[in-house]
Amino acid sequence: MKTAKGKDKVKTTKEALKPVDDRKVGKRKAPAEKPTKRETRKEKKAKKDPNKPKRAPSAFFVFLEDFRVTFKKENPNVKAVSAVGKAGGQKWKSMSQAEKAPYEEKAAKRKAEYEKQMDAYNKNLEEGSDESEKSRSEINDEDEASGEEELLEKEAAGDDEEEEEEEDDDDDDDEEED
DNA sequence: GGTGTGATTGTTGGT
DNA sequence: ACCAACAATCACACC
Repeated sequence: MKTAKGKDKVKTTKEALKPVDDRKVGKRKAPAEKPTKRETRKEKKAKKDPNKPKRAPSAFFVFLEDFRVTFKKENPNVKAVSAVGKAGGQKWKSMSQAEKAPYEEKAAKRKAEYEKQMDAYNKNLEEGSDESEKSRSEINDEDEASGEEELLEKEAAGDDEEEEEEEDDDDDDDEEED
């Protein structure tokens, strides 16, 4: 709920917006001409499926979530999302797969949940086709809430010996630079 | 007031 | 098999 907008306000002072040279936020884009190649996929979003689960964040996004905080910490002035995106993307490519591994793992778990939600979503559509969608919806909601498997936290106990020893050898290669 | 947009990459779903 | 759309984010610009 972003209802706490009362305090944020962020000082409408321009200084807050143009902290660095990243203030591209000012110029969104050419007013004319069609937007990006996807012509604002928002159009598709118009479908607004209430039950449609959002796509699971990829490893990059998982990393971004963490990167956002770090980035903002070091660059509290930079509020531009593009700045984080660029920096994040750059660093992402700079990271070795071994470093991305933990993010991918997390993303994999997220994906598992997504798949599960998708299953329920598909089922909903299929069952929803029927006229008993109403009662079905209620039952499904409860079932989904109670049928929450905690297999995802199987190793929440805290296994420390999971080091995978990467690039221990001289062979650090990682990914081809550039 | 509200919503779209900008930028990143990865992933998935649809055709 | 390929392509397109979408996932988060945040403040602003446009309507």
